[in-house]
Amino acid sequence: MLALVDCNNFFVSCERVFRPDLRDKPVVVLSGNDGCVVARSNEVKALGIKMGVPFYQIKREVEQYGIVHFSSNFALYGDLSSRIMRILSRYTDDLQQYSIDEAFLDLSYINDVAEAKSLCQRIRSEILRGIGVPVSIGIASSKTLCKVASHYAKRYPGYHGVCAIANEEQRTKALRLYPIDEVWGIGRQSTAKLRQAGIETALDFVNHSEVFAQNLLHKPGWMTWRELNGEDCIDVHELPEKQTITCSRTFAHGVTDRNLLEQAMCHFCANVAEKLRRQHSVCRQMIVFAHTSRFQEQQYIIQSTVTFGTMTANTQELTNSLLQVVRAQWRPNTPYKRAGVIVMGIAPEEGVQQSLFDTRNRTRDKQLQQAIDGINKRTGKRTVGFAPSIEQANAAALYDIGAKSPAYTTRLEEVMRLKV
DNA sequence: TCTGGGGTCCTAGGACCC
DNA sequence: TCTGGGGTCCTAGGACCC
Repeated sequence: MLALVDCNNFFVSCERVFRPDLRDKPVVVLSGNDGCVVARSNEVKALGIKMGVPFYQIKREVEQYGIVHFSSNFALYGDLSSRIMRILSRYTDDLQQYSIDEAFLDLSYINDVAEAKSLCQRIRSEILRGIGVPVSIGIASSKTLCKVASHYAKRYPGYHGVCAIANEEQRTKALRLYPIDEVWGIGRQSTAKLRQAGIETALDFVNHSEVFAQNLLHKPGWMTWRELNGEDCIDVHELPEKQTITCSRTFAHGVTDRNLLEQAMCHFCANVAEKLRRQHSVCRQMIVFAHTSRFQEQQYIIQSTVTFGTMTANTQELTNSLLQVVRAQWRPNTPYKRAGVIVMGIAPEEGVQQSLFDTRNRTRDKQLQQAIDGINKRTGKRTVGFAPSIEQANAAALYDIGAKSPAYTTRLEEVMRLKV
């Protein structure tokens, strides 16, 4: 028996924790530069506003219905998420976090469904009381069926947030009412193929043979078919080490100033290097890119993959390579709209093979890096940094973060004040 | 005018090996 | 005219997820 705990409208719910006045109001949370809608309250969903629409396209509805909007505040969402995960870990030995707002719990130590349901009700009210975020829970024998169950838990108040698919009759009924395009793992392309074959619901799909699923959708779709039939075969293993780490941003306006672009990109570099060090890893390669708007016909791209002779997580080394790329490929009067850094070929830092032709003093690099990390840990992020890392004044020039809520739970200066 | 960010897995095809 | 068979590894691109 597995359970999926899924936070309802997560980013919106996080904002509402500190803004209870918005509990019944239509609320959206936006992506970077207030570009797209990335989270919607139920009131907004009811208005037919879709996930991912550009914000400017719904200006009329915003005015008409008084929709409240927030710029995204990942410091807040990340912190509330880890508090929720900490609660969940008390209820199982095997917690598999799947995303910032979802986790699977192995409940195989429980033997009957009624008991599982009442446990999940307890989990739900503990999170609601302790954190303030409403969650829905689906119970079933496979992860995909848990997803289906949590979908019903979310939509029908009668379930009080917990729904189980525990026998054949419940499974058939649940799948009959479930549109194929909403199945976890079935995206746009697969939906088109399945519709072509006359499949409209999840039940239509499982009623076809295993071989059919395998031939039409190959391995991923075949796994989904088995999952819908109750077999737990998709592994959501917790990857302690990421295979790639990205930091990229779209700028509010095209950047033509080389210094400004370099500052922003050095900041990305420092970010990925910090993440690497936090998981005690080093990388073999780094992709550096910057390009003009993808919505313009004329596009210009800076892109290069740097390979390090000796694997590294050193901010200075990454930054030097980045600057070389940008300076070699930068073109004047070109409005760069989006830029980023990706590191790959990630491995544990122990036992790094040093290159025969290495010219750096690795021991000193490491000591310096540790000293800097130590200072920043004590006195705040980026108190000390390398090279042209971005200054506060320039962040305003690059990004639009007008409607961001305070970092209520992670910055002392932004903690909520109460009048006595 | 305005259009996000960060990931994973699978597959086909090329390069290369004996 | 005709040109093997069996592998591995890497990479780019597609599909999907939240």
